[in-house]
Amino acid sequence: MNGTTELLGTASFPLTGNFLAGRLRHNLSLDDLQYIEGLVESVEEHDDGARLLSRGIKTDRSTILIEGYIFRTIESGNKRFITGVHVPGDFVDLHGFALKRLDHNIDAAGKVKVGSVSHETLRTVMRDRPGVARAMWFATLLDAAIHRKWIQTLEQLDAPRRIAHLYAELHTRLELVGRGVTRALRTPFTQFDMADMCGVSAIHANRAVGKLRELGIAEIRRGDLYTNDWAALKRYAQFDPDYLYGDGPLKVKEDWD
Amino acid sequence: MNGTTELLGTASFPLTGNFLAGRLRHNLSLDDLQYIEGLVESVEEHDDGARLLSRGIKTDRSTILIEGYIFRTIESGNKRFITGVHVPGDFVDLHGFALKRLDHNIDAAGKVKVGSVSHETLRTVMRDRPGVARAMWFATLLDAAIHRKWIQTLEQLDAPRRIAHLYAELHTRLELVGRGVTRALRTPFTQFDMADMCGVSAIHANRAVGKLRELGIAEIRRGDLYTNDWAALKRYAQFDPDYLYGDGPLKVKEDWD
DNA sequence: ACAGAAAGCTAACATGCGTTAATAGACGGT
DNA sequence: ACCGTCTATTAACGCATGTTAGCTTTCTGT
Repeated sequence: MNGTTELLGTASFPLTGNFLAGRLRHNLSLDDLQYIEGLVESVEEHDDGARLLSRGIKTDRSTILIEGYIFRTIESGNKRFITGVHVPGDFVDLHGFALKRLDHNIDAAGKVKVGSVSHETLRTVMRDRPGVARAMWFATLLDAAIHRKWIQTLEQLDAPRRIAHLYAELHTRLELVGRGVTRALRTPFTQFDMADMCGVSAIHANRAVGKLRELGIAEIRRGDLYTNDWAALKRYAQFDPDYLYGDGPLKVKEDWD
Repeated sequence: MNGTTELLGTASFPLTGNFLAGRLRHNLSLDDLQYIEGLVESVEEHDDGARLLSRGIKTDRSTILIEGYIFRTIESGNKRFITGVHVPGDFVDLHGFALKRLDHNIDAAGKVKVGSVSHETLRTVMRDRPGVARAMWFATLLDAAIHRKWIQTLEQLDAPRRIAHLYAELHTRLELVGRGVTRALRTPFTQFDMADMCGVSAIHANRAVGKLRELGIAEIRRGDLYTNDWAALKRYAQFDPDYLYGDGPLKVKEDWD
């Protein structure tokens, strides 16, 4: 899908295929990637809605998402707020290693497969593999950059554009980890999930999905998005992939207004 | 103001007083703090609105805020979006060290005094002072936690509560770095700034400020907030300081709904 | 003290979004 | 195939917020 992931094209990993082509691919050698692969101590599967980690609980291991999607959620007054979503290859609670406890929950969105690495192991990595340590720091900084973009999206876009932006982001993130899709981007998201990610009511999320359909931008059915013009969708959502730190320099001028 | 910052109570630092009691205080010895203090290679002052760092530009140094406030901004279509604000003691672009270039701008909000540390120096720190390196990672993770809270705030609260939450957060963050205030929290923010931080129009920010005044929650005049009941303000804003990782365990149950 | 500029304030109207309610469709288990 | 449950959809109404316009107050420099 891109130059970096092709590195792993013919390598065969014992546990999980090429999921490590993901977030940590930056600045790492194949040797480093294989090293990380070896850190994964166990692989588990969880059902839709499973809470992998609860707010405030101390944990001694971190989780890599191998298959499926994961939400970061905050509960407040019987309502759920989703502050982030993860795709395969993401270290979903690497920050738990440094923070000890999280201020939010980690929930499975649909069925997921995850690997876990003990913090004890991570401490060894920090000491012995500065390149890997730096890549892990980078991964958490990328999370922060995505958070900032979500803040901007909430401040700037109306509901239909927020939903389009969400799928545009997922489309690009999946591409960056070698899981690009063409016409259909399949997710287990309900319209309730989209609403909680976009900060609107479920009814309004439904209106927004209807508007995307009406405009011919995209057809979203039970979380699966179908389009034959991703460029048009991304333009509509004012999507600019710079914040994902893919490759190449950032554009200084915006492409649209 | 709290036990950690009292550590520095009688120590006198050559450059800047006790600003290092700030974000990096966690898990650092006085010796470590003095070491970091020594890293600061130059101190500069900037006027209101000065752009300290531009999106997309490579930089070879990072900036610590010593006095004043700083915004992270994104410009899109003649509009400005503020995705974060910093208080003294914050390493405002530490992530530039690992990311090389930022996806947003760093702008002075009012007059500021900043110190800078070269990335070359930071590389030495990463190699020789693992405790300090980890504290720096922690600092960027705290930024991400604050971003998540802003996402939640945008998703959950109406305009008056968002503004109240903003000041509640600043009140607590200033307290955590030994700069707590009692009745008046002074900032250089205009209502345009508040609007850009809260994702509302300037006119609506004005309405929101009026509502806080009308409700007796707070009086905001030219950025300065006056109240004699911070607890009431924080309750109104549904403010829960857990996400700032001050001290003690996170509360698992929310206090309000 | 003065003038210009920046910031704050208010009103009127349009629109996005929340809420409630009610229905239809899709899925999973038996 | 059936049924219950979860999900999607639509309509009606009210509130929060955006927009435009105009005015007032406060700051700043001379």
